Amino acid sequence: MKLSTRTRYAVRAIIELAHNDSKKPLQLKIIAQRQEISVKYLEQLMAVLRSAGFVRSIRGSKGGYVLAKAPNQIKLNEVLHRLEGTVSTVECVENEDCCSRSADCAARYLWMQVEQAIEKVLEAITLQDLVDKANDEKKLDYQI
Amino acid sequence: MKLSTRTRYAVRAIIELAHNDSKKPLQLKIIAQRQEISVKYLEQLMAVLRSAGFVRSIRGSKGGYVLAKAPNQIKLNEVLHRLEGTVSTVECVENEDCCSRSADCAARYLWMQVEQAIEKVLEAITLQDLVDKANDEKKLDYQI
DNA sequence: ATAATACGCTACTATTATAGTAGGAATAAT
DNA sequence: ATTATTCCTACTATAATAGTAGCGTATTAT
Repeated sequence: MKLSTRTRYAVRAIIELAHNDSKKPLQLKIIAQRQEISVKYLEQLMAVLRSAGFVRSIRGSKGGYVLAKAPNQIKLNEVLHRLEGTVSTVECVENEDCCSRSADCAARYLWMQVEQAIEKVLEAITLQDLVDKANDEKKLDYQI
Repeated sequence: MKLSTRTRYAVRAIIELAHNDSKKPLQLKIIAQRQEISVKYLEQLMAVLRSAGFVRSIRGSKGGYVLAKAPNQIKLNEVLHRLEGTVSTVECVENEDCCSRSADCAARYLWMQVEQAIEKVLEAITLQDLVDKANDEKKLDYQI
């Protein structure tokens, strides 16, 4: 039940953007450096985030990316859905028709429970929450 | 965040065994037929379930497989852990060392929330629950 | 005993998905 | 004009997964 590298990278990238509260757009080059991701690969991932409306791009020199909405308006379930196509662990959870066996129904029930749990967690977390969390951690570090 | 076919098949197979309350062992051939899985492939998956102690095999003619414990003693998180190696969605959730970036910490926090939610659900479901669930569904069908 | 049945093991192969690369076009700032 | 950056499309390499194949071993029915 692994998340694809694709998704992990893209989430890290969008978190970088959420951290970048300056008005200036953040460049792929920078994100790629910080996150140790190939710029060219990241390009493709950002295209997904852009077409999904999470980020906005500014082309040309001094261009880059910014969030298209406030961090507290971007729920992680939305992001994950776009990146993964679906958060669904198995097909029949979304597509009821592929189930003609009795044992499957039990299995399907299982996967639905899992999926709902995932969905619930992701729905409750916004980018803002992740930014806050990171800031809290930093504060703790200082105190120690 | 897909489950592997491997895991889906194996779970379906072990559910079949849980349904098979007769004392006679259930043969791979039968499970494979019902679940539309290649016998040879299923063999490999059963080997995992066997070595993990979930099922017991009886060799020879009229042989087959039976659960090694009562269905209510087999939690789905245990099964999944064995099949998937880990239920972990990303590596750094289990292995803290791979995290040297600030945005990562936020990401890691996210993945941990997800993982804990999955774990919690799977821990609360036993094979018996799945059997009961399937029986309930059947009853409903009759009533309609 | 023998044949049939069914699991046990290991190695191989095909397919698919993923990750990553490459090159050039469009756009904006200076 | 030149430079810096995103945008787009196609290609490639790698790895994981799914599935096959064949022979070995244990057990039971007859």
